[in-house]
Amino acid sequence: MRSFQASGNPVNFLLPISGRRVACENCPLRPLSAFRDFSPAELSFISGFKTSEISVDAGSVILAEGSSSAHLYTLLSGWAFRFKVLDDGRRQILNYLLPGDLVGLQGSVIGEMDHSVEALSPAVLCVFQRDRLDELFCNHPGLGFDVTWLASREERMLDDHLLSVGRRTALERAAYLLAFLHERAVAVGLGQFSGFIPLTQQHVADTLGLSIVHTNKTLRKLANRGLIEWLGRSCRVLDPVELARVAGWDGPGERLRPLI
Amino acid sequence: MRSFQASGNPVNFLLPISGRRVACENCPLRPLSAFRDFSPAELSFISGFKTSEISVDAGSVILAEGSSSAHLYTLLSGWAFRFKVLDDGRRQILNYLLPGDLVGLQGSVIGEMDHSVEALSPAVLCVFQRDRLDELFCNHPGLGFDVTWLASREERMLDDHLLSVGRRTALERAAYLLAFLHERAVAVGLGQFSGFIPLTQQHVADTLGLSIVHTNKTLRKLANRGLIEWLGRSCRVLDPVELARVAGWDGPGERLRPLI
DNA sequence: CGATGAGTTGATCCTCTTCAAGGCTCGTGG
DNA sequence: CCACGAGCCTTGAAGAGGATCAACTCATCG
Repeated sequence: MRSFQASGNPVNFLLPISGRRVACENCPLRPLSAFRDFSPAELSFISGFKTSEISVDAGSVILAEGSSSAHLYTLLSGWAFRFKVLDDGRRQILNYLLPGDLVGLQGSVIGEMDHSVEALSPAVLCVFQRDRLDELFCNHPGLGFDVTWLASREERMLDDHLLSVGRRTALERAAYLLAFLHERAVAVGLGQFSGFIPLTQQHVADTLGLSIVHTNKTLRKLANRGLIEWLGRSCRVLDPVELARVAGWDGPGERLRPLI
Repeated sequence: MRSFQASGNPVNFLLPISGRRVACENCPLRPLSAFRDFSPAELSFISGFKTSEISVDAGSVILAEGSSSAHLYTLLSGWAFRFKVLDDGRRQILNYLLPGDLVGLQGSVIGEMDHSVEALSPAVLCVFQRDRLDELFCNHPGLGFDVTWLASREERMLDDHLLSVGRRTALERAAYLLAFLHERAVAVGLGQFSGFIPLTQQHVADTLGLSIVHTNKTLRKLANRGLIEWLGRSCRVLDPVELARVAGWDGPGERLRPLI
């Protein structure tokens, strides 16, 4: 038997604060080198596509499995994660969401969410009307292609995770995960500022398919080797190159990507 | 340590037999209840989009990791699977491909394949020109949306697999996999004909993240309970409902899907 | 025919789970 | 102010699920 413990905390509920609204033209993410440029027409469509913004606290459920939200989101700032749970509480984290990532695309395209999304840190999301997605595909085929591109990118990350959980050892898995998250954080400029990945060892355990105890011991090994540093509720990556080497991971080969 | 054995056989290479060509209008898959109807305009575009057909033997590599194929495929008949391997030969099967599934979309959209695809049985594929994908998005936004839909569907299946490999026990995993494959086969009419899923226990092991020995013992338990029957190089599912119950799996909730 | 691949089974070992306990920090309330 | 509980991290000990090693059967095939 494996980790039947009810992982995950009692969660807060969504707290839609419609605060200040950043115009897409001034989006702080857009200048980042990770994202491709858009035509003025595309940009203005996206700007109109966005209806509002919401801010959520760490631990808030942004989308719940089984719901069919009327919205599609883009994470503007903060960290979140996608997960599924079995009946008895076993939780599997599927992937992490960082600024620039679409949230809830599966639900928007197919109809109903089959996983949940929870904020890992305080986060801000751009809100889009799901039913205007058709319009996006019809009037801006380039953006339609971009949405497919982003879906393929997610698929690619899941392929990597599956390889990891299925075939890597505990140490390799942990090294892979932290190298992966570090890489993604750096790509969107989060690495520079804080250098901290905001998660608990329970999150790591539920991502790697390990028990919390073994996760702890495994992370300790990485820390003892000087590759990471663990600081209550967050992790600092000290040697991403060596982590990737331990994991036998090539890196994501990330290219310029679209931002919707 | 876990299964470092070099799993996977010496593989045949792609053998493009440009045999008879089925017109898309007469596609044998189209009448199946699993697939949605298309407008005449869409159908005629798809028909022109298709350049040829190829037939491959079981064990042929259809797409190799690292390559950037000029083609995108749809599986017309037969079974295939997507997989990745680590440097030392550990292999992880990511998902299975059945008739109607797109093959190589990731590569077509992002550029380079980061996984391989191998035929599990003799198979026939429809060949599309990758560089005409833009045209599809521009001239037939509905089809563009469909491509995104299919990408989301793949993502959803991967989510399920990840939950399985990460958090289910060996018995649950095996039960889930066979219920899943059975369900998919039935949906495209393969279940009726043969009722056999064409794979070896090594494939099952590489899908579930288990060793071949333990996979064998686990499958035996399912067989002893009368849920499946194993017959060299293939498996017959006897009780899909009970399998799903053992796995704690709800089923895919598959809806009408597009066929490109 | 040997050879090769697939499936099977038992014995042994070890990675990882489970159980248990204790420390640390922080927020809350007396 | 301190007491208290709740998370979170940590560590040791015991047990089990699954890996590894080894051997054997049974088909298929040149």
